[in-house]
Order: sequence, then structure tokens, then C-alpha cells
Amino acid sequence: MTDKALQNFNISSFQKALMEWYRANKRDLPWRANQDPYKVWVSEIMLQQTKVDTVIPYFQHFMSKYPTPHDLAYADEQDVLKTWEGLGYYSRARNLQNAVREIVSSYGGKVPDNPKELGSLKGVGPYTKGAILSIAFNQPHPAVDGNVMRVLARVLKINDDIAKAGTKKKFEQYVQAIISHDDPSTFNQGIMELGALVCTPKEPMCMFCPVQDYYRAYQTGVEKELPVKSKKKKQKKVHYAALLIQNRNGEYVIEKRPENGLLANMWQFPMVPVDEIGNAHIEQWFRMEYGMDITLQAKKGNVSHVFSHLIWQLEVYDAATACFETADERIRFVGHEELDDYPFPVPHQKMMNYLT
DNA sequence: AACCCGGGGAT
DNA sequence: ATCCCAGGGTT
Repeated sequence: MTDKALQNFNISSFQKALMEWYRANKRDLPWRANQDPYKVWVSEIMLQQTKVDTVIPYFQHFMSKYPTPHDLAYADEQDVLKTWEGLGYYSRARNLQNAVREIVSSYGGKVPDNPKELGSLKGVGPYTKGAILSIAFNQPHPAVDGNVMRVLARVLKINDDIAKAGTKKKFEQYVQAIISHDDPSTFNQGIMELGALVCTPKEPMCMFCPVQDYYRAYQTGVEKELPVKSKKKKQKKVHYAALLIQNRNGEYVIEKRPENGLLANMWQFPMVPVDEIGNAHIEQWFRMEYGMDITLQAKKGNVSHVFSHLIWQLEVYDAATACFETADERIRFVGHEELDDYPFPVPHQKMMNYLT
């Protein structure tokens, strides 16, 4: 199946042009200082669905705090989440710590250098596995991400829908066929760097493309049609009353989210799903749910937050309670300064603008 | 195969 | 507003 798209494709010339361009044009990024597998691993997890510029400061902070697998393995999960705060997809951090604990207990703290053990680690999927094997260990494994699919779809003129789950396997076979065995690290990073700097989703800079001669879509004038990518459906709106509840000591009520699902194990101000219960019954619902009496006060404002699959619309209220403690395991009373010690998702950081 | 899981930046 | 990003886990 790969032979048709690769017919008359000069693999070694393509490799040479790509890798020479990469060596001359690659960005100087913190995780490229050396090939430490742990550094490569952390960077690859952070870079999932996240831009380079966003990752850089998080990577620096994370590596100074957890310089070795041992440091991360023995850290408190809440501290790790706090370090990840604002980066999103928090299960990445929890899975990474889970996986690092696994390599400390089973592999002497060394990152495995084979597909089987590496791929069995939490949070290490097909892409990350191939990225670590190729970049850190210089083994010829495919590392197919969005960049690679876009670049190769254009170069090889492939019109499969890259949003479809099964398409990635096809591209992994193409990479397997064209990857450099002399320098798999440079080859894989070269395609990704090309996708990030030249072969961009919109307005690609084809005049600066180092592999123009091999660029079949461009040669046939359909470069603007590729890659094919189906649209994803838009987010569903969810409406909450979000409560800044204070007691007479000036402490706020915060709540730890469940250990699974959205924003797992992160902290938040209590939220009442008003679409389900109606605004008139917030206080009653709160007593039923948390066993705590509150008095709703002034509305402070609105917070809107867009996730990849839903939109939170929060009405922010002040509220008061006579309680200073509760048996509810989720709830904690904390002073204004202590809020900094807990990992909050961005929508609840926005709410802190309304704190008195 | 489809859905769940964040947040930010570019256009 | 829409798209995209060095994806993986769950169902």
C-alpha cells in the first residue's frame, strides 16, 4: 500500500535535503541541549497538543523542580499538578508521574530503550514512544504527530482524512519506509520542525521549502487542498453558579474535584449546576450536596471558559456560611493566602479576580 | 471508531 | 468565531 505513494519518490535525496535544512535551521530549544531521555520524555508529554512557546517556561520550571525521574517519582501529586497548573490536560502530569514511578521501581530509574516497555508506560502512546526512541536513542521508529501527517500528506499527495483515528497508522508505514537509518533523530525532528516553521497549516511558505522538488501536491497545484481534515463538532455549553463562600474567619470554601474525569484532582470553588436545579434552589441544593448551610449574596460577575469539548458559563456569587469545618472530604476552608498552595484550573483562577 | 480531556495563540 | 497545536486514555 505504501509502494504506490512512494513510487518514483527519491527517498535518499529527500532525507538529505530535509536533514540538511534541519541542521541549519533548527530552533535552539531547552530540551535539545542534550539527548537525556528523561528530558526528551518530559518535553514530549508537555508538547502534546501544546505550542512550543507555551511549553518552554513550564519545561524550565519543571526540570529545575524535578531534575531526575527519582525527584518526580517521590514528589507529591498535588505539587506536580501545581507545577502543571495552566498547562492543561492535567492527566498528562498524573500519567507522567505514574510512569516515572514505574521506571524507578522496575527499571532502576532508567528510561526504557525498547518499544515494548516504553509503550506500556502510562501516557506514552504511539507518538511519544517513537519520539523517545528516535530522538533520545536514535532508533528508526516513526513519530507521527499532526506536523508529520500534514507535511507528508502534501509531499506524497495523500488525501486520507487526518482527523480520522485510523489514518495515523498509514502515515507510520510511510515514515517506516522513508526514515533515515543513519540519523532517525534528525529525520523525525526535521519533519516536525518543517511542519512548525515552513509547512504550516495556513499560508505555508512554499518558496522556502527545502523539499520542494519532492513536493507532489505543489507540483500538481493542489497544495492548498491538503491535508484533508474533517471538522470537529462544536462545544456544548454548561451553566453553573460558582460560589465564593466565606465564613466569619474570612476563610473560603474550596473543593477537590473527583480523581477521574474533567480536571481530575484539581481544586475549585464550589459550582452548582443551575440548568438542572434552577437558580431559586441553589442554597437547598448546596445543603443536600455538601451538608452545609450557606446564604447567597451579591452576584459578582460572569466567567466564561472554553474547553476543547465544552464551554463553562459561570455566574459568580458571593456567599456566607456559619461553618468553620465540615465532615465532607472534598471540602477545605482556606485563607486568601493559602489559595496559592492549591492547583486551580484557569476558569477558577479567573474567579479569583472577584475575591475581596 | 468515537468520545473525552485544557489552554492559548494565530488568523 | 474558527482552527490548531511534538496525543493518549477510555469506551
